Amino acid sequence: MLDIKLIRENPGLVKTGLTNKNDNHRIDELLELDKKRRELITLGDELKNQKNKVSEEIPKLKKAGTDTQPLFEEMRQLGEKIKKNDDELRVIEEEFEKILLFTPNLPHESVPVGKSAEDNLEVRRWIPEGLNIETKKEVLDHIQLGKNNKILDFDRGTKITGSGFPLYTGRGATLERALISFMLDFHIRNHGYTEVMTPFIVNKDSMRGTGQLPKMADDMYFIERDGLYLIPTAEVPITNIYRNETLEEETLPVKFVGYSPCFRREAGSYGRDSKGFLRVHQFNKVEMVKFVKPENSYDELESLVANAEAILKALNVPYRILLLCTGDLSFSAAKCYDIETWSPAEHKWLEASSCSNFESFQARRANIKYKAGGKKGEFVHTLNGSGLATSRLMVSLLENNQQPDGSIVIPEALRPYTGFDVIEPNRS
RNA sequence: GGAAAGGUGCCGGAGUGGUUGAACGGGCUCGCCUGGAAAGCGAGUGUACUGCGAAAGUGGUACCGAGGGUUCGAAUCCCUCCUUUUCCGCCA
Repeated sequence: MLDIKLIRENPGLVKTGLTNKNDNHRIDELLELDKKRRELITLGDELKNQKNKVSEEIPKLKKAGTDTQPLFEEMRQLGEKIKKNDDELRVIEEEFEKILLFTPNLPHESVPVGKSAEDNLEVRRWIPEGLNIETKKEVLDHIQLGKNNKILDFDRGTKITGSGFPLYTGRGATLERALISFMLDFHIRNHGYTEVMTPFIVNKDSMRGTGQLPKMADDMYFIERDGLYLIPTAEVPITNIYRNETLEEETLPVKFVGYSPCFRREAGSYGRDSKGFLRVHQFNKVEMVKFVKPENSYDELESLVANAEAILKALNVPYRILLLCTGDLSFSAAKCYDIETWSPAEHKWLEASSCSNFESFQARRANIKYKAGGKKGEFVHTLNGSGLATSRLMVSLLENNQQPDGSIVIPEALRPYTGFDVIEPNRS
């Protein structure tokens, strides 16, 4: 949520930022409602003040034996006026609130202005020594590899649930579990994160806190009976750990890492990239979340990206880093780097991580503050990044490590976790 | 799922319709005292919105789990929901 004071004081700046984010903003409408809202608040407060004053007098008058009946009548009328005013205010505030909740975050000044993904900026790439991704090689894709090695069974996943719900079997399931454990341990031991294991189903307040609601409601699985949502990312429960709380300054930065399955309906994208792992409704992800002081948040974003990169280097997976342009930024983000891993079979880059700084956008929605000594509380800045999503990572991992004989070599770093160093066809 | 009892400020804990933003105690902050400290004494100690002000500040409104209602007036009465504890049932 944007600060209404900022919008009031710099409407031009806000509008430009939103336009760059491809948002059809309603700032003028919002400001008008804000004005009306404040008028009604002032009027209502005056009426209530009058009411309180008289209420205070009544017991005194009663004691003095004065007849208070005429006052009661007057007060009843005043009460009706107040009610009418409050009703009017409620309508205005609901609309005001709604527009504000649908208004995305502003892009940071360091974000390149652009319309779409094509305007994203590649800031660096890392290719393992000896690997050449330019020349197209004849390789099997992850679906074929999964089948041949009996480690991925998309057909049966579809039977069990529906398309986009993968089934891992044998060494495939073990590899998936190993990846998750490896990544968690890596961040805990090398990057100073504290592990959390959260609920995977959350309430509306949590979804609103991180910005999924109200705008992205259609993209989420909703349990009608309980009014609860399946999480699309661990960002939601982890960030909401501190919803409605004030942290002590010296505890910052707080760095959490947690595993969760992620559930996404992917409404409106049927048929696009639908093959195998490229776009699924359920996948696994290790997520990093930070709560930091505002003045540090952009340094923290850089280190967040570096933390995710370290995993890929350790696994010897080729990747590149994109700085998203204003038009491709997500709703809540002020600045975001995507990490894409290389798929030789698709001969293209696949998004495996998104690392974002939300500044105070989520903190304001979720009411997360920090306090220094006796000073007034301020909103923290929140960040999060995948470190990483296993599905797309698995594609790169399998395809890049396949051998001419059809087997797949497990990267050195993962072997303590898998307990085997190769996956071969004809064994389960 | 059934039954009962609770949810008050940083913490403990009063308060069952009328100067209660909230007694009392603890904590914390500042001051006095001291060579220093403890003890003691004095003062202060929430958040949000909104008006005025350049600011310090100051006026108002709201907030005693959340949301409604009754009343001239609600922390106090009524309704709904959430949550905690205990007991019963069920169960990994």
